[in-house]
This record gives sequence, C-alpha cells and structure tokens, in this order.
Amino acid sequence: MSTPTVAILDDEPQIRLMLSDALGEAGFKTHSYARATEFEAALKTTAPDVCLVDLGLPDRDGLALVHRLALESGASIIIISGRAQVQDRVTGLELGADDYIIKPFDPAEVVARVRARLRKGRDTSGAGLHATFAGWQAHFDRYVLTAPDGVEVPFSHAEGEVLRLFLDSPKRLISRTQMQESLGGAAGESFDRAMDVRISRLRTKLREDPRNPALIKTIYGAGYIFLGDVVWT
Amino acid sequence: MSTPTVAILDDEPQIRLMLSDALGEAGFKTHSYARATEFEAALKTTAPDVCLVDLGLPDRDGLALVHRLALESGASIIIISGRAQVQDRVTGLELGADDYIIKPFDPAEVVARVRARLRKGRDTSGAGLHATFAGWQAHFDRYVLTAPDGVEVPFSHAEGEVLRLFLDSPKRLISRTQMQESLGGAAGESFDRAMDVRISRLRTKLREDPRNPALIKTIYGAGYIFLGDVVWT
DNA sequence: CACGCCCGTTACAATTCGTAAGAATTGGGA
DNA sequence: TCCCAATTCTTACGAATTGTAACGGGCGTG
Repeated sequence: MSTPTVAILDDEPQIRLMLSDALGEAGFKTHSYARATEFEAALKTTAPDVCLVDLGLPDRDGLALVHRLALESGASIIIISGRAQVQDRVTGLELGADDYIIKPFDPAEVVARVRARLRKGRDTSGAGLHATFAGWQAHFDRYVLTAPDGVEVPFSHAEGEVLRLFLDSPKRLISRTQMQESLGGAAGESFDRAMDVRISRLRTKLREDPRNPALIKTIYGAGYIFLGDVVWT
Repeated sequence: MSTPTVAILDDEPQIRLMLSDALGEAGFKTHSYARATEFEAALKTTAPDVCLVDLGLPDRDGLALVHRLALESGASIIIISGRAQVQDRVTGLELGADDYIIKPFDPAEVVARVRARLRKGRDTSGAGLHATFAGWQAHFDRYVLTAPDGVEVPFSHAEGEVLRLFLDSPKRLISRTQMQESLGGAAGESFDRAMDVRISRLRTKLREDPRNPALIKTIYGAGYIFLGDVVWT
C-alpha cells in the first residue's frame, strides 16, 4: 500500500480544511465530504484507511452511519464530536468507532491518533506471508498456492495482487474501481477486461466452478466478494 | 480466544481497584501492578492483550516503558495520565501508544476504549452482516436469503440495496423519493419503474402473496412500509 | 360506477461481466 | 543482438443482470 488515505466527513468547511491541511502536511492523502450521502457514494469506489466522522451531520444520523461503516468497511473510524458526555463517547465506541475526539481539538492530536490507527491496522495485516482459507494455502514468498489435496500451483505476480487484495478484506464487497486503483491500473478504459482476465485465471487456479463460485463471488454491477475465512500467518 | 486479559500499571491503589473492578465486571481478566519492575517481570510469563499504563510512575520513566512495550509486545497500549497538554498526548501516541486517557476518567469510558482496542486486534476476518426477520435470514456478505424452511435464495445487488433500506428502518414509512435517493437513482425520470421492478423481484424472492403482502406493504400514494421485527447480528 | 392516477408485472433492450484466442510486452540466455 | 518462453493485455463474442417500455389492475374521488 502506498500513501494511506483519510476520509473526512464534516459539514463545516473550516474544519474540513483544517483537518485536510494538517493530514496532508503529515503525508496522507485526504478526501473531504460535507454530507453523508456524498460520503457513502464515494465509498462505493474508494476505500479509505481511516475515516474521520463528525456526528453532527445535517442529513443523516451519524451514529447509524458509524455503525454501518464499522461493520462493512474494514477502515478505522474516528468520531469527531462536540458532544463531550461520557455516555456519548461510550456509545460511539461501542457502536464500532475506534476513537473519539472532542471538539474543539488540536490538529496535531488528530494526526497522532490517525497514525496510531494506521500503525495497528498495518501490524495485523502486513505481517504474514502465508494465508490459509478453505483448505487452501497461499505462499506469497514463493508465489505458490497449495490446494486442499496438497497439489501446488504457481501463481503469477498479477494474480497475486488480486489474491492479496481479496485476502486482505474477506467477506467484504470490493468494487471494481477500488480494485483497479489498488492494482495501480490506469483508470477506466479497457483495463476492465484485463482485470477480468486476472480474476478469471485466478479462479481457474482455485478450481472454481464458473456457475457457482465457492470463493470469488461477483456482485453484478457492484464488484466482488471473497467468501471464506482467512487466517494470515 | 478465551477471555481477554488487561494489565493495569498504576501506583495509586484506588485507581487500580477502580479499573480492575470495572474491567472485571465487563468480563475481562485483569492483572494489577504498582511498579514498573513488577510489571516487566510479569510480562516475561504472561502476555496481556491490552495494557493500561499510568505515566506518573515513581520508579521508571513511563514514556520509555511505553515505547519499549510498543516495540516488543504485540499488546495494545492505553496511556492513562494526569498530563492533559496536547503535546503530552501527541508524544505518547507517537511513541507507540494506541490511546491516551486523561485523569480523572470515567471507568465506563475506559472499558469502552479497551473493547475498541480488542475489537480491532481480533476481528481480522470479517464482518458477518446478517439480519433476521419473520423466520427469514439475510446474509449480506454472501448475497443470500435463507427462507424459514431453510431454502437459500440468492439475491442481486440491486435487490440487496432495497432490502437493506427496508431492514434499516422497519415499520416506518419509506417514501418513494427517499428510496430513489438512497439507491443513488438519477432524480426524477422513469427511474420509478426501475424501482418498482426491484421491489417486485424482491417480493417474489420473499414469496410474498401479491394480493396480501406480509412483509413489504405499499402505502398507496405515499411509499412502502416493511413489517416484521428485524434483528441485526 | 366510471375515470384518473399510481403501482405491479411481463417482455425486451442495454449494460456489465466471463472467457477464449491471439497480440504485445517483458526478461533471460545464447 | 536475436530468439524463446512466460506473462499480461486486447479483442471479440456469449451469458447474466439490470433498466426501460408497454400494458393491465387496483385505489380513491366524485
């Protein structure tokens, strides 16, 4: 992964600016949104690593948004709120937020907390070179896949990129645009077909039944989902 | 994993007690230490999942301890400190702490923050996002619907969007305009019919009787209501 | 009870996706 | 430098899903 991206969701322009300035200075890529609908639309194509969410949104219940986000987007979530009561903080955290910052805040602290989240996220996902799923084993150090029956199948770099993307966020929808960004693909031409081919080859190596895929499921008009429990070692 | 263990390092007995009480009540195993040397000795034999560390220790520089801990142990580290300056918090977090709580604190918030740390550490594989209603089960991670009799029916992304909208606000009127905004529909064309079709297909999958729908009720001239008690898991 | 409006469904057209086959690119060795 | 093999991309065409158009049925009002 190259530079981490941080999504900012706040209705006040000056806060958005302050945050994106501070985070940009710290070396992060930032995307700012003023409204929840806007933000949700963007989530369909990009996958930020950390989301800064203001609870006091005009167009949606912030807590419900946080809950949904926590369940289905693997990103770390930091709530930013003017509500300082302990009860508010507790419910925010229980609903799935990873941190809770109270307004007014110091940008330097926000940056530090964003860094803390990224650090932890990287630790868990970046460590292993081997992954196990549904009887299979992926050896990213040797570019080899071991089937449930023990047979070894080599896979190429391109196939490995796709496979890693899937194994990093299993049971989650990965949109096509999201995928081609992660794969460094030039945007939106006939790179689409190239991606299809990569996935197709990967599927045959995983012995998928085209009519009824057991691992890589395509969600028509939306993207792909990798079913199967993944363990990195 | 069985019950997570939390290590508490603080020189004030009453704080240790308060924390271990609250955390014990929440279902965690706790180990308390008054001095850094004691704590370090214990680390050689046990590996806590989360460490609560007070910076104002008599026998050691707390920040150095935190730094070492962050590098060497995989545990999440939460600093507890009376020093409330932004600069203190930033350096604490930069040295590897995952969170920073200021004294005086509320035990409930500490519990919530400990939970947040554990959640991120463990939930590597996956968000199962399921809803249950009227004997049915919706598996949004697999795009499959399980009927009361156990039969599984796949549903498409378009159908899933509608279904999710209903399940997010059951027993409440959802107007047509509201729906087509949520579904990202381009405003005000013949997108109306498209929505109808989505709902129609969803109804057949839910085995609705067209004359007498049991789940998706249309309110003539107003919108739809999803009857049925929904439980998200 | 008749008319207009809103909604449901069927059939068909337009998108979007999967895969086979050939072309282009890359890297290594003679 | 040239050739060969492996990998990747492009093209083309068939299959699946989703949107659109057309038509029919119910609901409410007078």
